[in-house]
Amino acid sequence: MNQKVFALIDCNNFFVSCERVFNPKLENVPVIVASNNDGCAVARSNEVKEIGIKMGVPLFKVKDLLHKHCIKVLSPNFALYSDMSHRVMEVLRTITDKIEVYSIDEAFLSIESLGVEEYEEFGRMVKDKVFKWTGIPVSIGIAHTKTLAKAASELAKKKEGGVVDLVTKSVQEQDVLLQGIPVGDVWGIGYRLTPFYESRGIMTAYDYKYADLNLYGSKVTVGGRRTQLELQGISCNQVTTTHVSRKSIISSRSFGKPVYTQEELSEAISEYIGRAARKLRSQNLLAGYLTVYLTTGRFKKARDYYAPSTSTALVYPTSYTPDLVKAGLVCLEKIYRPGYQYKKAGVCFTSLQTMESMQFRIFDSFSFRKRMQEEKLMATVDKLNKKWGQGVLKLASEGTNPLWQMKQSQRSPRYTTAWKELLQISV
DNA sequence: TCTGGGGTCCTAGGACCC
DNA sequence: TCTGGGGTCCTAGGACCC
Repeated sequence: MNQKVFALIDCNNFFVSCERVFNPKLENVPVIVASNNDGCAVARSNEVKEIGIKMGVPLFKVKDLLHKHCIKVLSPNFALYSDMSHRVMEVLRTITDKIEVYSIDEAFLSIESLGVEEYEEFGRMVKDKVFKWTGIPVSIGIAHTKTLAKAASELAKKKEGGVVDLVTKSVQEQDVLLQGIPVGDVWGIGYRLTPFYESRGIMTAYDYKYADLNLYGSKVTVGGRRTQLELQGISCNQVTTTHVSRKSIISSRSFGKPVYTQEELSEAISEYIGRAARKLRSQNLLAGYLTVYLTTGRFKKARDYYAPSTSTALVYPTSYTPDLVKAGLVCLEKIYRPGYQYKKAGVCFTSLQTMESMQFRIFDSFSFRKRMQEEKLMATVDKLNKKWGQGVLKLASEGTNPLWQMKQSQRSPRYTTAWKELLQISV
């Protein structure tokens, strides 16, 4: 039987690389792309990694380093990253259609049927093509399982050439490499379980590969077992090329400043529902279930911490913003308590279904006609907003220019998705 | 003072039924 | 009022990913 071969293509410092494509001044200088509200570092250039600033670190904690090393901090520009991601994936599709887009900056290719003889050379070919066509540098790991391909791509980031092939390596050679990977860097082993394993002497991917997991009872889930098998070269995860429809749509934001009143929270919830409902409609989906949640922030003392949530089933599955907002505000009413400093709120749609599979519970012509009208109205609103800019048309409940809106002081232009922000070159 | 946002999957435990 | 075992369904919460 033909053994499987996976290639993981992983964009290097993706958000930073996207910014650099359009702003060469950012080359060779330390660059951070921050999270929303300019809160944490979510992407770092190699220069920043060398300085020792970790992924996800809150920027206020490294203020001195930012200053000392003249680190350029950018607010995130997701419209740009998402568009660049599509371009990278399109290049990969010219190589094979057996591709699984795993995240905004990663894709698995299933390549055993491509007739590749030299995997490392193949990897370099892919890497060069992506760079030439998009300007984005990538690292590539090639192996018999997804978990090993992930590990290989991690190794590739630090290696000259940016490609690591484990397929042509012996088990002994693989084990040597696995000894160099901390257990917490293994795909599927997160920050919660890392201390648990380390305290039991399992320090590296190699240790985990040969550990007796039966010793740890229910701490080890089926996922943990699969991870071990995959490290041993037994493939448990396939490349899923078919598009699986998503199961939830979330919209949430931290506030630019603490929020106290129900009125402000109502505006925020209304806006988030509006955003999530647009997402629903753009994918031809209806929501059957709605959850609203609030939080004062995880770093509050127990007495000041309050993080309620509540859900409600919609009368019928819908993507009609006014009905969703109505239901959302009822939820908010239930969980709001005065006296807390709210830092974040969010909404989540679940029980998603397609328009086509929608069963009309009420068959009378009135409700059918009403639904058609709602759909038409929403389509018109979406069209106008798309044409004239998001927010031209919105519900009164969303408020105007609210104070709670997040900070985004350093966002770059949306070079590829907004005509007004096209890159300009002076000669 | 200042700590992101959007997802998935798994498990334990409660409610309910026979 | 007390009693057992087995099954399903649902939800909350944990853990993980990027």
